[in-house]
Amino acid sequence: MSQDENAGNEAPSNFIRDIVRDDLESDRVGVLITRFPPEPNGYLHIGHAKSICLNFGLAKEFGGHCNLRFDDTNPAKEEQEFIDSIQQDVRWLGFDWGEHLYFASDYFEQLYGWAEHLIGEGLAYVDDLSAEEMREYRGTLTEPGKNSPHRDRSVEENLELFRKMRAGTFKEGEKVLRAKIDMTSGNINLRDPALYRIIHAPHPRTGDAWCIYPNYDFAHGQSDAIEGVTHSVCTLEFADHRPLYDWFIENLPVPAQPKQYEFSRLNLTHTVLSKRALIQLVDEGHVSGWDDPRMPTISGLRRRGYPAEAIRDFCARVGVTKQDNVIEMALLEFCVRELLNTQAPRRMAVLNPLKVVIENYPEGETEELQAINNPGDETAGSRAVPFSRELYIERDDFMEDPPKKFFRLAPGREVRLRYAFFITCTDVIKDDAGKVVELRCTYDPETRGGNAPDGRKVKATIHWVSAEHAISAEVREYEPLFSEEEPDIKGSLAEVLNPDSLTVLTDCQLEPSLVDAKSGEPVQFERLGYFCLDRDSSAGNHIFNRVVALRDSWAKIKAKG
RNA sequence: UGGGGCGUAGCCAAGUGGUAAGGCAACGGGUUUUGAUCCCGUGAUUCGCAGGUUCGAUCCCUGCCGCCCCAGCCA
Repeated sequence: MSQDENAGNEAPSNFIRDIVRDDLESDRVGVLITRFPPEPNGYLHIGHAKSICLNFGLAKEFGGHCNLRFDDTNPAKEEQEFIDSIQQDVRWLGFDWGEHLYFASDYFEQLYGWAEHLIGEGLAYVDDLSAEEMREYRGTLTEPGKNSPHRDRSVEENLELFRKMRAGTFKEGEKVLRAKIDMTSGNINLRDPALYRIIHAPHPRTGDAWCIYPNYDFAHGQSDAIEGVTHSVCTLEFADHRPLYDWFIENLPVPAQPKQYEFSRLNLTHTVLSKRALIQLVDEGHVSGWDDPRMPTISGLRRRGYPAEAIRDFCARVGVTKQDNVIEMALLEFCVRELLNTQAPRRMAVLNPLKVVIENYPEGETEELQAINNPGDETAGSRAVPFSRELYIERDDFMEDPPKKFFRLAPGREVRLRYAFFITCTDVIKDDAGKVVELRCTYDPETRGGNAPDGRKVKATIHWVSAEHAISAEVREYEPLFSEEEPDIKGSLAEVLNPDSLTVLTDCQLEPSLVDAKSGEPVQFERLGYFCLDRDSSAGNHIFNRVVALRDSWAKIKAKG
């Protein structure tokens, strides 16, 4: 492989990578340790993929390692199903955390000890204020908050109350442990943030061992420190939390001093990436589940047929900055096409069949023609495709009264059947309603393989399948879930969803070699797009997902009129 | 009106004192047994705006404008 070929696989640089390199070169950091810290309350999506690629990518590039750590501090929302799916998705994306699988819940005892330490230092207190009262005391964006009446309890009293919280003496919401920082801070996160709350719910991993749980701010940075994370990379909305992150690191006897860095999260046109909206799509039944092929989840993209490599390439191309961004879906689709063009074997499939009878072809006869598996890859070889008197072609490849720029089949016109023969349309058969139901054609036996000995040319090559040999299948075509580039999901989803995001075609005719199709191995249906066997398939019932359509310049010409 | 972050082409994104990389999209043209792929070509007198410093500013200074995030006992 040449250096040029290699170069394309390297992620471009970015400001976080620069920081890491500087820290390593200056010896401020010995070994790079990053982490990907999902909360197991949903499935991973393409936005997480960006973070995964960044964190695992940095670790790999600089010879460090990346931890997979579940931020499982809220048993009210978290489930084992998500813990499992997240691991599967990260692995599928091509990353390996090795021995470094961690859970914030593994640190609960240590975290609890540090909470007592803070109390002992006079830096935390138990508050009796209700959630509503706390909100009132907190002030607003422009007005400072005021101290809770319980802010100055003694260390002894706080310790006793906190221990009772742990012991289960109180009901949910009755007490909360707060940091004692500054109720007048311009940064609302510093206005005595809650550290521990009471939740009487079983935890997926710790069961009923605890009824108080640390919140994100009290768990995250300390977990980083415990694991020796050197660069804690998160998204922009946590920048306001950094002073708090640092405050805990400074005021607790933690074993390391991790640093937090923020980058802007990924946004994609024609879809949503907020966990809330994704959950809503699933719960309200707008999609079939988390892995519906229209979903921007990793599991949805995987089922759709998007290769992990294409997703990684996409993440490398979008860059890492602090600018708000909305990436066009076209870029993701480009990455998929670019990869699949080199990898996907070509096959012929007719999605909207129109019957063609070759009148001068002997009845009952069959012959095999050689079709190339990938014109861009000689090593992909070729395969035999059966040909006979009755065929199916794509309905769109015939027009009875074609416009000037339409090159495909029309009455009296000759076109090439890919890898087969030239045929000429001699007659059009319609039903009572006037719909074309069959074409009568003649073929030129001299053009076997697709070339005319006399050198005559045709302006179009169309795909086909032999009616007798074809296997029928269902094909699901997908369009964006949302009609608008940036859907407004404040209101009801139903109003902004694309009603045509799924089209099911039930009478598709595929060339026989497709009986061996496997899910996870996309093929190109020539002239149409890339398709992948869906897991809903069973023996004798083939169901294909359209991964992405081929670029279609004819559609553009047609649209222009 | 508080705090934080950000403004370079339709969408991303380099460059950060020496005269605007690259990718996607779009649009032309060539090749083609996929109207695919591939190849070639076309974009910013200008870097949110206005001043200032400088021989010279996207880059430094000042002011202004715009967008995003924060008032969960969510993460």
